[in-house]
Amino acid sequence: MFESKETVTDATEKNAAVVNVELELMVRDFFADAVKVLGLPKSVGEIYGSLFISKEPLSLDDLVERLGMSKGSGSQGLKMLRTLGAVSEVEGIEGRKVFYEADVELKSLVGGFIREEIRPHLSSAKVKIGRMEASNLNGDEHYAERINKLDNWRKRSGLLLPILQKILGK
Amino acid sequence: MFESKETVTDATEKNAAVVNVELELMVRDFFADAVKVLGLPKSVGEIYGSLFISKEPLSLDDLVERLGMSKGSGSQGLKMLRTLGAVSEVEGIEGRKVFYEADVELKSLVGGFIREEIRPHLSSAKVKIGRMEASNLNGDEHYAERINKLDNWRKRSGLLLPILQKILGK
DNA sequence: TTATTTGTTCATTTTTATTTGAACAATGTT
DNA sequence: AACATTGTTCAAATAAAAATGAACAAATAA
Repeated sequence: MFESKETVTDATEKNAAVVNVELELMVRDFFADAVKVLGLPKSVGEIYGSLFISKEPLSLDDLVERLGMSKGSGSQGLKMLRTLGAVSEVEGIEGRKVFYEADVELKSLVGGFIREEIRPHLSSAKVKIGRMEASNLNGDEHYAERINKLDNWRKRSGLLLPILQKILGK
Repeated sequence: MFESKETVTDATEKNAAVVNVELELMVRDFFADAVKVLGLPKSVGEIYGSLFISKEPLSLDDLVERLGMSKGSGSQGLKMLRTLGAVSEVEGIEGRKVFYEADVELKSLVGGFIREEIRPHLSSAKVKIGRMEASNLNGDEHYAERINKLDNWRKRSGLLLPILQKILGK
């Protein structure tokens, strides 16, 4: 008996691509889970995972078809990934349809996540801590100590980010 | 006109505690928001925030009353915080009611989070990546390269954790 | 023993987050 | 022009996560 988990999708002379469907599925699901840790929707992980493992750039329509998701979700997911700098448009492909590929450098992924998701939180934390200090007008010691601790956490987190990028970035 | 944002709750001779209600609310809300970044429920943040800023240890009943949440939520929230090592029972208080206080050392908070939330994910990632390698039996180059990249990310994240603890831990 | 206090568990309800799909805009094609 | 293709937006539907509250257990007090 002949067993195969592989399929030839594009079998023109020039451009034969053997696709391991099983593997591509595993990778897609891997990212679907992974992004949830970061607080992003599953669909975003599925899209990124598909692009990460794909041998070719994919269009919105390709993704929507493969993932069986609505065009709306696909469009929104790609938008989020573009904002994070996790995917980019591939230049020079005929027609007006846009094709995407995954940015696979951890450096830029981490950078994008820090810029879009972490920094804004640290900024708003700074403002809020300022208000706490203002509220402790009479300088109660216990409160002052706690607010100060909080502010130290914030400062240290801020210092951490560049280091994080350095370690994770290539 | 007499304006005050403060209230004396415990005005016995020995143990007068002036409580800044406004400030305590700010801190509670601060943590309610903050924990969402970590993927924990708001109620957990409210509980931790209350304990973090409180001048005294609080019991489950205290928390449930202040936060206007159900006993069920309070119990579950405290359980999670105990598991993370973010709160601890205060020894030597009369009666069978248990009182809690916040662990305010960033070091142990980060440690608990890494142990409970990060490490398990990295472990399961390792297993999954192993399966991906197994699926790429015929050694397709493109796939091998991507799987390898993924595994590098995993390894680097593992290396990062102790560094993270060192920087954030006092 | 019976009642009270304290706390947990978990099925149900409520809230929040995500996805869908139809309407729309923009651009290219016939 | 009329039509087809591609993609976005957003109100509504759906799915997922969290909170509730009643039932229960354990421990103490009366």
